[in-house]
Amino acid sequence: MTVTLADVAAHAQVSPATVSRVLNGNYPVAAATRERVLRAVDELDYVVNGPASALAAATSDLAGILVNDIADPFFGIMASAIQAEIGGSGGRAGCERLAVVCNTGGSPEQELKYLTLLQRQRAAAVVLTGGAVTDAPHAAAVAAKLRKLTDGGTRVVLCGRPPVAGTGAVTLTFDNLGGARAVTDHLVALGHRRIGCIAGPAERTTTRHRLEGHRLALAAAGIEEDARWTVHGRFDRRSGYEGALELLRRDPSLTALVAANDSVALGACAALRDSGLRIPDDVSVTGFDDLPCSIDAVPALTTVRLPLAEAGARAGRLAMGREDAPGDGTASVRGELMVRGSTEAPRE
Amino acid sequence: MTVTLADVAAHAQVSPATVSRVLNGNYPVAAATRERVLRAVDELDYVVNGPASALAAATSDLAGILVNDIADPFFGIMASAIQAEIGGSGGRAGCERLAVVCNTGGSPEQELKYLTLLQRQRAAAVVLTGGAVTDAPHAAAVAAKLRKLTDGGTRVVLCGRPPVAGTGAVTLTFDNLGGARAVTDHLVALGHRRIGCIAGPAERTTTRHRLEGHRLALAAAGIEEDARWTVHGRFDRRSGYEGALELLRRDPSLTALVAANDSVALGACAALRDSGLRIPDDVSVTGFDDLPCSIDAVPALTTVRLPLAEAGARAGRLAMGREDAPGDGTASVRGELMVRGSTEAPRE
DNA sequence: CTGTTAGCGCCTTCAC
DNA sequence: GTGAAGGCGCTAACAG
Repeated sequence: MTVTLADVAAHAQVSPATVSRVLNGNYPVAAATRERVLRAVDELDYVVNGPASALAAATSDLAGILVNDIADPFFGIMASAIQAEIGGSGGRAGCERLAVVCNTGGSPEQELKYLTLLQRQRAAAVVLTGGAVTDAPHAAAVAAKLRKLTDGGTRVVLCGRPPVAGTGAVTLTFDNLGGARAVTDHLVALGHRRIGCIAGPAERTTTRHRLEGHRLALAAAGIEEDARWTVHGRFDRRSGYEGALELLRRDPSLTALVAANDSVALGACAALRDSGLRIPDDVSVTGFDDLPCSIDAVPALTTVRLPLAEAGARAGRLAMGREDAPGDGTASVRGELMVRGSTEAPRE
Repeated sequence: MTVTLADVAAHAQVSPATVSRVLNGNYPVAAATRERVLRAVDELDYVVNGPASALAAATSDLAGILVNDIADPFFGIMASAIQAEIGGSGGRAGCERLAVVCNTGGSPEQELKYLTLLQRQRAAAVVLTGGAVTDAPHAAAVAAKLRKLTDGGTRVVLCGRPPVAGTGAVTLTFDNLGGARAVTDHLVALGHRRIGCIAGPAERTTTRHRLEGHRLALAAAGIEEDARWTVHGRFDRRSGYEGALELLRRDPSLTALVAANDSVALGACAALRDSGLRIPDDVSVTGFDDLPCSIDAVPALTTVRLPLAEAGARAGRLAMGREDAPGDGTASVRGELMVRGSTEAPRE
């Protein structure tokens, strides 16, 4: 039936052990023998049995990347960079890693499920991307699972989420607070005093930190926040549309809208347009992340650029052990304010 | 060290076989025994060794989804739907499949590499999404690989690409030709006669079929195509920007631009705006796919809606054997013309 | 219903 | 530099 290593050995007239050695390249083998084996592999069209070798070697060549929403380019861009770095280790045909992305859909249960599945596969590395859920029991469950993974020899990297103490996970966190602070500082500097905020899901760290940055900026400017000025939603366009409508219903005098991310901001823009309001003349709008679509908005979105691809690449290298972890295991990645056409001083 | 099935058996005072049986649920076990085993699993915090069970059972619970560009929502949406259908088979904790997406970056070599990796893992199913490369040697290599996969018991599904004869792969192809035909028919009906086309990469089936549909529409209208009216690029915004500029340089009298997809169309819109041209007053623009972003364009994009999520879900079910394949193994998925603000009759 | 017995295909000491 | 032998952890017939 299916060709095994023993078949190759017979064909090449060597022992199975020798075939194994040339395939794994971790051992000296005479050049002539190697040639013969390689030829046999080719002729028989042999493909290693992954599970068998993983079992025997107690390690697998699988690496998992967890994302909250694979249809969102925010994650796609990171995942792409991570995968390129992990899978692209141009080596011999036998040495590649299977870098693989798993979509949790933002669900804590799915996240845990995938971590278990990856643990079961004895994955060599796991990268968790994007904001975490702050719900205490779940956070504890994830922390416990991460600890077990690292204990089992799996390298764990957190990319774009806060560090989790005591897990042995290397972390690249995004400076969401600083970025959000910069955005609102910018609006305040333009003269805005009544700023609505369309925040993300209340239970996610990303939302919390961005909201906190926003509030710090308001406080620094001596602006007292009105409870009506904040709504929560998801990280999608629709939430932006509905959020903008709701905020303007609550307080039509708002002169600016700070959105949880670019998709939300685009939704908000659509709502403003549909309400007959002009951007930025009537209302300024800001996004976050600087995804490709933010530049196609009319007017282009003022936002915070997060170096997603760079961060992903670095996370990938960390996961492969090809780059040393920062001293304390955690590094912060800063965003950069991109001022574009969607913000302007409020009218008189 | 790490807990094994034997440990659980000892703890529960049953044989390893029994533990295996309750974990896999494919065999009758007394309720009391099952309880005992489950408790032991819990107390010992046991996690199945995936490679070992895959080896013994000669099947794995891994399913792969290949995409050309994970940062492109076109693939993200499909992958999300596929993964939900494959991974979400809410069963007991032991029965889930690891649905996993692999990003080929559109590279034929990567595609083959991932297929080999998946073959090595003895994947239960593989779904290939998006257009294929028409390059003959590569197409043959992929066909051969697919045949080997199906021979080895892996279920193979093609989603959004043409069928590959003799491989045993079930296919869901997109009616790119029909969709493109409808778009250009629409423009022609509006009165356009000089229509530029920003096509995708020349070597991909998606590009070919869309181009063919476009040309059929032109031919049907008795419009003789000018060779200057077509440029090729990638499926991204930038290609759209540059393509639009190039086409207008070649022939400033064009009154409409047909783009390879929505991203390309958005890029073209940006180029037109930057050139001081109004959409659709000066130039009409059309996209393809109807991604979420297409509705945020100003004006909203006339495009062809492809039911990506539905197609993905169906592909996922086919991959799981939860839905019967169409009679001849191939089904065509049609797109729907969405007429929006970006197209209009040309000015006098 | 449950225990026993063989492997699944490969890696890895150990000898030669 | 190469072969021989044991075992990785689990499943799948068999018996009972």
